[in-house]
Amino acid sequence: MRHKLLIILGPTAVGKTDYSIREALKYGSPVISCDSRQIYREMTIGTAVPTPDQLGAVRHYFIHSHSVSTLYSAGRYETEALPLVESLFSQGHDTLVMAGGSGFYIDAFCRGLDDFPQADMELRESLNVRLREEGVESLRFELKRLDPKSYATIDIANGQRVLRALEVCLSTGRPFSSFKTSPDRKRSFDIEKIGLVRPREELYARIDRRVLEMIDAGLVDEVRSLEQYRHLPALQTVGYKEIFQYLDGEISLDRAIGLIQRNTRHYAKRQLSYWGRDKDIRWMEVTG
RNA sequence: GGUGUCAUAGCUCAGUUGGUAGAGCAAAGGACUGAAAAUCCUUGUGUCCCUGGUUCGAUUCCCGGUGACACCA
Repeated sequence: MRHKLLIILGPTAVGKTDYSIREALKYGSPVISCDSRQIYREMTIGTAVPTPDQLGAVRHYFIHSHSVSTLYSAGRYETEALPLVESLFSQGHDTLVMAGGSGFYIDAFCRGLDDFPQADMELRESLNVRLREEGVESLRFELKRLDPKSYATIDIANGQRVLRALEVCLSTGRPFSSFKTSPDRKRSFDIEKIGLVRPREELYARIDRRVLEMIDAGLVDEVRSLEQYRHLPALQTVGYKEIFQYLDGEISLDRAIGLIQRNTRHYAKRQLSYWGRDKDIRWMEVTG
């Protein structure tokens, strides 16, 4: 019989951690986390990683496993998580539990990404400078020339997307679109996705409460300790950006808290929107 | 008690020289191939506080009421 990977997903603060630990205990499985921020070992409070008790109850992978100074990505997650899952299955697990809120990472894992060459950080930086100083139009214009197909299909209002496409064109000498073959790679195991949901109001109330708990737990000190990393992508994170603004004296602590709550709500909505088109997800309302 | 100002979207307010109204924020919807907790796009009908009057027509002007605020007693 084929092995089964159970993926527990859902918006932030819906209750994935508790649920996934219960499922993991049921199947004698570890929890393979799929969270683009909990992966960083320097971030704890603001990313709501499982508590020490929870981490002690079940073995977790991809929690605090990498440093914020490594440039992590969905592609890298695919290349690291897939061998791990295959090896765990070969060690005798029938069912494994994966849990997380990073939809793009989950897709990268389930379906695979195309093979793009390694990104050139210097090139990206110089393109970022151009994006800031000259605006998207400049990058867009060049992309239109180098890769009309991408220009016609990607969101050209989105500077980050245009930059990425252009970066691949420039560093490889080939159009970005020529790498996209949508492999939809086959996996050697079955995948079952369970999406946890709650009534919107309840979810938002949980978010608001959790942000206050993070503050009580010392979020401000945690953010202060990460000052040296604040320019890194890992720190472009709800809960950290706003506290940096507070520490800079730009906004009050109350204002920062309010912004974190709002931005987390926006984030939860984006997650729900991302999964909206995934017909493989079985949605389950949780309560309590 | 008196006088004045105000009452418009969930909030803060703008506006209609009388022809039933629009910004910011909040909120909602969406996109997504190595930054994804990132990045980007779209969406504004609401007893214009209530009653009555003037008017072809009142959210707008007038009388009265209610509430809030300010000042005077």
